[in-house]
Amino acid sequence: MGISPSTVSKAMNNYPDVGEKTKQKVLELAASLKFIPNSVAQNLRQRESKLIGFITPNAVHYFFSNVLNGVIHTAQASGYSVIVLCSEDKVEFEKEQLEILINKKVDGILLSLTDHTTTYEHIKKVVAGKMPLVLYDKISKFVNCSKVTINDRKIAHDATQYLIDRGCKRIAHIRGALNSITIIDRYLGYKKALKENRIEADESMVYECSEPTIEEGRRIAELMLKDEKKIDGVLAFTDALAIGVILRLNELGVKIPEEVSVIGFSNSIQTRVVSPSLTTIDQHGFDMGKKAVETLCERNKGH
Amino acid sequence: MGISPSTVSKAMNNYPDVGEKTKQKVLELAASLKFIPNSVAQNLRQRESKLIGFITPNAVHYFFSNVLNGVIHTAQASGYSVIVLCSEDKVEFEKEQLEILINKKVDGILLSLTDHTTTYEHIKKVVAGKMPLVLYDKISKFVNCSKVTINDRKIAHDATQYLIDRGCKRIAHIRGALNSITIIDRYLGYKKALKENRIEADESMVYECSEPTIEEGRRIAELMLKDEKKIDGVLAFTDALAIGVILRLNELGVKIPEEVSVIGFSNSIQTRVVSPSLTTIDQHGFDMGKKAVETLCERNKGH
DNA sequence: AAATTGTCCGAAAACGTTTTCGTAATGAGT
DNA sequence: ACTCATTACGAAAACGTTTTCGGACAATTT
Repeated sequence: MGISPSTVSKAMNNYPDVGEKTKQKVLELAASLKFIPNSVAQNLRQRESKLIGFITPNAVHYFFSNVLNGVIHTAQASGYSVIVLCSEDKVEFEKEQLEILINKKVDGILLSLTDHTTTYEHIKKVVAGKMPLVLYDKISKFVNCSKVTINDRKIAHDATQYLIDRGCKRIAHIRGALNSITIIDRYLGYKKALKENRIEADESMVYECSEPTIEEGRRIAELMLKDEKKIDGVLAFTDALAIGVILRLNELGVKIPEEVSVIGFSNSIQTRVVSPSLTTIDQHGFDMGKKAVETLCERNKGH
Repeated sequence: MGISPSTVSKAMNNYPDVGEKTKQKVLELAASLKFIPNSVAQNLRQRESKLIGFITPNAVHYFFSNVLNGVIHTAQASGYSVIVLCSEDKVEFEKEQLEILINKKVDGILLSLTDHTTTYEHIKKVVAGKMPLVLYDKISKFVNCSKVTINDRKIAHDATQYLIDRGCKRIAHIRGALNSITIIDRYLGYKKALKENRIEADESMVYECSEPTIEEGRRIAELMLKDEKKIDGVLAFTDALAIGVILRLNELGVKIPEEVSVIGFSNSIQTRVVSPSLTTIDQHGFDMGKKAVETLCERNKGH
């Protein structure tokens, strides 16, 4: 067409050294021919694929769906596409899929570890290979890379605030023994929200469970009624506890959520549980995905 | 290293015209150097990317999560990776994302239409461009391509069988008026399962609702008790109906699922609802994803 | 011994871009 | 008129493979 491929390329990427008239001509012709550049060739030449790899231990899972949602939205806004893989919580799959992603020349990998990942050689190899890696949710301190995790304190705070906004004044908390950072953080978030709203923290309304099960939830629900604390809101440490509370209160004639609002956590260990009266916080999954992509892109920009 | 790139390529793809000794040498060296072929270059040369595009209207959704799960598992087994995009039920996003996938030179696209997709020009353009396309779940007869949809009859049949396997003998069905193919199919699946298990179909145990809402579920639950049919299982047309039934029965002192088992459909319109006593069928989402990929691969094989 | 066949390997083109570099054409300054 | 700078374009190499084709060498046949 009288114009060389190099000039066309420059016109489409608005290089400085191309005349205004020829640039217009090229763009017009490209539009009229519905020309779409072959991104495979582009990637080969520019040594980047504009692809991000995302590995989750479980694809059918409310929390991870939210993370994925945050990831693909943020990625698309930055011009990236996302390849999704599922390790099914198996270490061999995790290894295999890391290989696949490296082979596909993705620009970065987002990984949530398997529950059974105990050795980290395959992960370290990825990092050593200069592949940008961000661990999210299920992370390990043994791997030297960026990490994104849940902010338990904030989540508990938000959940408590949610109950307060719905009109709850006397909010109980069910937690485990204070021996894990997660339990402590959620407890602190709960207390912080109460304080911010000038609600007196009544320690007798904090119940400690032996394990986070439905049965324990039922047991504690009975305790609550017996204590006659006029509780109108419950923040349970896990969804299972929340379910137990709801079930037992229901059986004992307490209307949910008219008389008592119950909220449980949807953490990464357990699938979200929904009932008409049980709400879980889900914004954090999206935010985590978003944060993970941002972390990756930042690293890539800084070369 | 004394061996030309062409011979190396042939050795790794076991071409017939390469000597046994040299082949071994190449493979050994490749392994020791941890050589990973650049799949971008491979794709450029072979004119295929081994990528499948997957567009869903909603990423956070129990049913679609299951479809996605089926897709990525089946795809990986066939050597494909999956790029996931979410149209958020917006037509503009649908168009934009189809462009992205075509630009990325994916080998095929799986698409579930937006609820607001009324013109099909952008879809037809994809098909006309020789891009393999499979519509799943939300399809349109106006587009000439392969399609994969839910088999409502089978799902209702499986759900009913599930109740029977759990010991239910007197199973009620809640459906809407018989004016949609979906409602009819589910009704027929229910009857077929009863017949197969030699359970007499009692039409007085088939309740018709005015709309598929929680309120209607509550109303019908009361009817069921008043009718004194000794119902021990309920197959509700939608999840909302099932929830209403569960709630009202619970309030009226009926134990779920000890005395009555309730099962609702998780179709693509509504997110799955889980409560300790409500089970939904989820195998079908996975199967649909699997089927969609198989349909795509078949088409690709046949040239 | 010449001709034919078969086996194994390498040279080179190809995939579709981007990017570096050289150079022709134009204009401005002495 | 001559030099110099600037602008605008094209030639060609590069990215890392695959694949076609031809040739070297050895083995078999006439």
